[in-house]
Amino acid sequence: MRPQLDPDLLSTFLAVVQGGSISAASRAVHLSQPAVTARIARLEASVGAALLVRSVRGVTPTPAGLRLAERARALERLLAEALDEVGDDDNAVGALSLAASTTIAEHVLPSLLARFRQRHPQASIELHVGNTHDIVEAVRAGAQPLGLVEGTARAAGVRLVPWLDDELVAVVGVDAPFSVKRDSDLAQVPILWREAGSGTRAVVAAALRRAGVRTRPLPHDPVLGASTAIANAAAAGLGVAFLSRWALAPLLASGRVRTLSGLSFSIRRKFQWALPAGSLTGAAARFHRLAIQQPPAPM
Amino acid sequence: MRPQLDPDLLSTFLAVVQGGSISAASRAVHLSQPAVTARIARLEASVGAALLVRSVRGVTPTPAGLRLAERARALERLLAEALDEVGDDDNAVGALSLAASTTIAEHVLPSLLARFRQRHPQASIELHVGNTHDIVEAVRAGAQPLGLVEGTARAAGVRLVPWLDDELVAVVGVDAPFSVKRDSDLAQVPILWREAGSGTRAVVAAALRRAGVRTRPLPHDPVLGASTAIANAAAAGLGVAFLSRWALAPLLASGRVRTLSGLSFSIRRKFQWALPAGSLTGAAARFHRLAIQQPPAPM
DNA sequence: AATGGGCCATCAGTCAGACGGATAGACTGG
DNA sequence: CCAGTCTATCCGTCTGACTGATGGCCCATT
Repeated sequence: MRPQLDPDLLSTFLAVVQGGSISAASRAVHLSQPAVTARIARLEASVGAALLVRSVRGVTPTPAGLRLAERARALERLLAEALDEVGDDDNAVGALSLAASTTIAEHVLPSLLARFRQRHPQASIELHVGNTHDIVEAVRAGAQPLGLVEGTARAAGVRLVPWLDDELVAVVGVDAPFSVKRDSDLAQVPILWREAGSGTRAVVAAALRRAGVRTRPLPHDPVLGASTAIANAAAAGLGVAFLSRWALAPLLASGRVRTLSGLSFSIRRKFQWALPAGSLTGAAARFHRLAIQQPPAPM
Repeated sequence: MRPQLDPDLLSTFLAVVQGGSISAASRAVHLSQPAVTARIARLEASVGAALLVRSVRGVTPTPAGLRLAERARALERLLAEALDEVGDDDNAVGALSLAASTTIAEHVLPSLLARFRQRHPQASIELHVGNTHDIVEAVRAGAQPLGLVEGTARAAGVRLVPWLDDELVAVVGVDAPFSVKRDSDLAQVPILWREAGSGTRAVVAAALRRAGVRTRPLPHDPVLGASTAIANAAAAGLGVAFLSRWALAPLLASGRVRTLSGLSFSIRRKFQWALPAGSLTGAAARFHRLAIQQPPAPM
């Protein structure tokens, strides 16, 4: 039991109010719908009043719910302030070490790391790049305090917490010597694969399989180790690359590649935190909080 | 994991800062010492900074800890305000029903119920008086949403949460025809017992046994059903009564009884909430919160 | 009218993690 | 030097929060 007002419940409630439905909020906060339902129920129990009017087409806040939402916003701001303020002039943050997959390390983290550096100029930053499997393993073993991965590699003692949504977009060089108008055309062109063990590779392979595309025998496809290498290969007309939306903007801006628009399927995935059992500490906790509070946006 | 700042951890932290030691705080907040140690560790992990300087003679807050304590006090106040405010003008609080042991019902609850009535003038109040065992059972069965008991009667699905400290004080009528100067004298005088099933009775019996007092055969002692009846019997010189400190003040003020000072032992116990599994709802939640926020004081 | 789809509630099963009790280790005051 | 006090750690237990599956309800579309 939790007689106090739980900030987690409050922020979930705010997401529900903003989204207008429990289901929408559940997607926004990366929880299952029953979990959000239960959280709202807990919150209502702890304030002792109904907060939402349920209907078949979503929910609307009661007057009490509106008042609470108002307060909750103020409280959230205060909590966040309290959290930053404590220890901010204690610049013994020391060393930040984290592990991330190549796509994330190349295209998502730089702006975040810059913000972190700005806030903690003294801290050293060490970024380990690896594939999903290795990163999860490193977190599990305690070798890394924090990981960021793409795929879904389960491991006991490591929690995967969704963070950002991503989409893999098929691109080819603007003057590639082949055309892809239908899904089935993919069977005729080389696909630029990531290396074995890559989360991206697994996701792409699964999507192609689901779409019924008989991929060419893998040994004949080029296998490249990083998304930038793949992007360059695609630009050079070597084949079709599936690239994160986060890697796309500069490439498209350069005019060297174009996206394929004829495919019937889309490949969605999530960037996820790989968190060790227990709580984060020190610089890793700081960085994690920073990333959650102000998530970067693609483009 | 809980990336947000947890108010439970904050209030525990405040108790530690105020008490000057983890052990003292653990007694104040009714948790074990390892639990408080763990909570502080969790809080430090979530803010990413050391909050306390540990020493063998207690702990002192670090600068960061002092800043956090400052903030925490403000946050606690805001959270409490938000809790009250929501639904306070929604005076459909309806009916408050709760069960309490006789001592609590007679001597602790009245002031609380008055405060509750003041805040929710429309609400009906229903107070069921019973002994510890029956109350716990009623809460377990869902017949009562909330119970207040003295003894320790375990039951699956009911959590007992300590609330107030109490002490049972031995009193006799001012002109009782016997004197008790040592523990052993208790064997010579009638003891005014509560009924079987009473939490108080169990506690007194256990204390006397521990003190090595051979109590007289129970059938010869008067057995009275409520603390007021016992108090009146003691005042009339019928025997020794063990009365809650909460029941003592008006009696002593009346000059009809005096406390026994020659005993070597004291009988401490706690008043505890009997909470059903899950969360409290509605009026019971309101009342519980009110009681925790502003606990009554004896005298 | 019937049907499909979106939304909320409920249920069962799983698993992290919070707590309590016991104990070790560190230091202080008598 | 010993007793007492305080914190940290280990371990077993158990609560309770989440997921996934399912059911019921209502609206929109055909």
